[in-house]
Amino acid sequence: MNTLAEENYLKAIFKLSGKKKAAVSTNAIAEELETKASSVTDMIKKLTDKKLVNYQKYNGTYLTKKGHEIAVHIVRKHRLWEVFLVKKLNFQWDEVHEIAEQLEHIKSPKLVEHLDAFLGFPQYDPHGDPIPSKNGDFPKSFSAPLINLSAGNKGQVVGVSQDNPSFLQYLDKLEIHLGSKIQVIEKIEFDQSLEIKINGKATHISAELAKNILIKH
Amino acid sequence: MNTLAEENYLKAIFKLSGKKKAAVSTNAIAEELETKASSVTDMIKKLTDKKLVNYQKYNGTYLTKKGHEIAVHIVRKHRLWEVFLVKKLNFQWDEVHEIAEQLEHIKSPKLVEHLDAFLGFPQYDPHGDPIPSKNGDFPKSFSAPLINLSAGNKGQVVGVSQDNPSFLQYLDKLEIHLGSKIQVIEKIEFDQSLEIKINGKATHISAELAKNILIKH
DNA sequence: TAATTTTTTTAGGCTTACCTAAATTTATTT
DNA sequence: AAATAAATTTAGGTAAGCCTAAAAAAATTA
Repeated sequence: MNTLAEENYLKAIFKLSGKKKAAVSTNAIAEELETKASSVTDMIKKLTDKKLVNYQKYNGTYLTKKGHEIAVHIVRKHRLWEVFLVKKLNFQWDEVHEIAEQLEHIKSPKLVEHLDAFLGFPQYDPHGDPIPSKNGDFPKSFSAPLINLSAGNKGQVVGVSQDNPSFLQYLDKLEIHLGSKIQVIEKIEFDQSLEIKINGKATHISAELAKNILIKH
Repeated sequence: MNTLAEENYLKAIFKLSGKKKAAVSTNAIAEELETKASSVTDMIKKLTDKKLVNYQKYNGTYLTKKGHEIAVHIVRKHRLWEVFLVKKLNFQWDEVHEIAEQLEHIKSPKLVEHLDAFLGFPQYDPHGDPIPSKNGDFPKSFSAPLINLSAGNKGQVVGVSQDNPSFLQYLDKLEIHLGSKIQVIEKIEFDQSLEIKINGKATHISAELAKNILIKH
């Protein structure tokens, strides 16, 4: 069994290495976990001994098959709990991340499966992120950042690529939710910002925001 | 904020000191937490510094008001999660204790209140134990161990005073559940064991078992 | 390529929460 | 009351997971 700290390292490496399973730098892990590089080196050695990561001095870290499985399972738990909090306990989508950070470490395979069934086997969490199955498979999702949409085109919001409260609250203020339909009216060349139409209203949003909104295509 | 270890100590002291808030011995705490007396002395000193317990060398430990509040709140969370697991996720009553031991440490006041509402503000957990309110008040329950019932009298099971799986599974086997009606046919003087009638069938149970079944009166 | 900067690792320490073994206090027997 | 036993505390040590400061390696710049 793994400690809480170990699980958080695996999750961070998973998040940073992306789909390509690229090696992740010590500093990147340290920044993600808000800790020091020296602490990361310590822990990486421990994870290497446990065969959860591959690591060579000065050459970064990536997950082994076993480490990857554990990380995906934690992501699964995190996202299922988020669905529970929003759908069953009526939390807002910007309130659930921190609580799910705690709940994701609860150890009981049976609990996860019962929860999944109770929720009706959801495929996406409240932020539109895909929920891996028990076997670790992610549902396929075809989405792209809003910033990539050309002027004149329409799309439907299927996800967001951040979950910090200020971002999510700003979306709420703009009335942008999962499922919202957005049309790009104009792209401002100067700063890549967008003039969009949402719920019939024209609004202006920054490139930074548009990068973090995912559109079905 | 308190660590997991601290919370478990407070809970153990709460459990051991009973309603009278009696002082608890170092050894009793060690046994409850399956640790060594010297470790207990260490931790008790830390809890004393934090004003969560009162402690004098060689004279036992009892909770302060603050410590008592925290302990009751953990019990509240434990029991609400047990209700959730049984009522919503279809767990059996003998499966939920260990999972609730983990869930009770999740820190989010809002989560507890939403969960309570979602469950319909239950007053008792699946073992018949009272769930304290947000303010720490326990619902009054008038119950006594089955062993105290005299021959000929009837009662209804409203709780059990243990939650270990072998005990609960034995009850299941005997078809004794919350709400079951039991009549005491005969008390065997020799070993205090009981001849009882449950669901129309006569059964013999030990004094040890009868001590741990709570009857409404 | 040499010098400088950045990244990473090593060395040595700290706190938490445990442990064992020994010392001390309290309780129980004789 | 003295001797013994039991309970408790103290002393010193360990592992996990973090830290700072210094050393070493790699990357960048001049």
